Amino acid sequence: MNTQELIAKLPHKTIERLSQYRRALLICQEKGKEYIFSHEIAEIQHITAVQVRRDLMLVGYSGTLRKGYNIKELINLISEIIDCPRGLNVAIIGMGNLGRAIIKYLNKRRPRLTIVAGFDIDEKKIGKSIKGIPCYSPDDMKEVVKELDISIAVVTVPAHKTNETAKRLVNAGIRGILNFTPTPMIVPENIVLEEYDMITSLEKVAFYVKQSILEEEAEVNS
Amino acid sequence: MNTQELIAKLPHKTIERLSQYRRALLICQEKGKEYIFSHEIAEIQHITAVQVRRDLMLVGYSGTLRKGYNIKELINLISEIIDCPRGLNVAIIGMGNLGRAIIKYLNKRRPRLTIVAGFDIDEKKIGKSIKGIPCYSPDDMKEVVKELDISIAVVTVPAHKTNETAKRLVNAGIRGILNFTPTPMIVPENIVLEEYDMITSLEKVAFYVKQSILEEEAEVNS
DNA sequence: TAGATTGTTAATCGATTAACAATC
DNA sequence: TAGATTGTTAATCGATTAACAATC
Repeated sequence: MNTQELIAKLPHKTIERLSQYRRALLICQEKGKEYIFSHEIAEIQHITAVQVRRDLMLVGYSGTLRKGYNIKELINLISEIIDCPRGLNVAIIGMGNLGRAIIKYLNKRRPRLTIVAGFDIDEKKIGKSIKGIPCYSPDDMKEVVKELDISIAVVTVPAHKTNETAKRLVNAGIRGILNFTPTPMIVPENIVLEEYDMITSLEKVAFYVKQSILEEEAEVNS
Repeated sequence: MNTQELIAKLPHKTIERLSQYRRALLICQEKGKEYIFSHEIAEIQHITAVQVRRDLMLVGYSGTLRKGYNIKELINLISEIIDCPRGLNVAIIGMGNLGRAIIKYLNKRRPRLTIVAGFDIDEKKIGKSIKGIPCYSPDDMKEVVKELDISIAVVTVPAHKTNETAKRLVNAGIRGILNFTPTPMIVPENIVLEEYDMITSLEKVAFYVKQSILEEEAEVNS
């Protein structure tokens, strides 16, 4: 089995964790660390050392007994797996607070993912540069996407505009979408779609907080 | 088995979906719809009808054959499961773009989750009201949390401040944290913690986009 | 009635963890 | 050497899906 076949078979969860490992490793590297043990990575990520080792086994990386994993090598390997060698260009759809937060958040951090354009219906924003990113009208989406070779869109428009935006993006030839709106998107199945829903996350926290309050009350009463 | 025991046993994924079902149902209700079929809910959420029915089975709700589920009843039941009857108060830690986006995003939508305070180290923000939310100094966190009965914190501070913030929050007696920073948090295990990491999500999309590009190229070559 | 739908069990799939051999 | 660590298989756990009975 060649490398690409191996990569194609990686579990979804392993992909997520590889991205997280890399970030942790980059921080360790900055601190001048050269080697890291599986249990150290595990501790940072709140998972078990076995899981780290299993993930690394799946990507075919071997550590050194008693020394652990070479941080630099591992970063390079993960980058080879996750990143596109040429890099990929990203557009932000909706340049409100959230869109701007994402630009700020992301821009220096990921050399292989470059935000090259923003889109907004606000006439005051169109034609200007916001946090260093040129802002275009959604009417020009098809041309801009082609021109700037954009393959990923991060959508932060208001909820009721979600599927109108989806249609435009698909029509413009985008390949992957990260949807921050609370409305689930409808796209053809060849489009990579990730729903990223903060309301659900917050409600989940609220639910478990409620449970912990109830448990506490039950204990007091017993 | 009483209701509370039943609720405590719900799978994590079911909790997430219940939150999503409720949002979809609220929209349907606004449109004047009274009943909904499992396959309709499924379509909105990109899941199967069986899964919807199974989730509803787990929460003990029965629909009507050939009519489907009563939207209003179902919304009420989900709310009973997820929400705290008294509601819960939320604080935003870090009033930058992301913090403000979350305030705007959330504030009217969730009657049982109320953002009552923001915290920021910026002297210019402290003492002012931002998007209707009063902003405090992190130094006053303990008092404010107690005073305003805040049980959940949404953290949007810079990455290197994550664990300093975590310590303050735990010390202030917060019960649940939604962490938007890319650094995994360290908290005692009685604290409800949800990591919400946009870089991982974006890198995941990028990975699968890369895979779809590679597949396409392989097809062309064959 | 036939067809559409709900409700539920059993089977399958995917992810995590336990157990342990290998070895520096 | 003993102990710590990696690497891997098998077992377990949790979530989804297939199959189908019930019924309007």
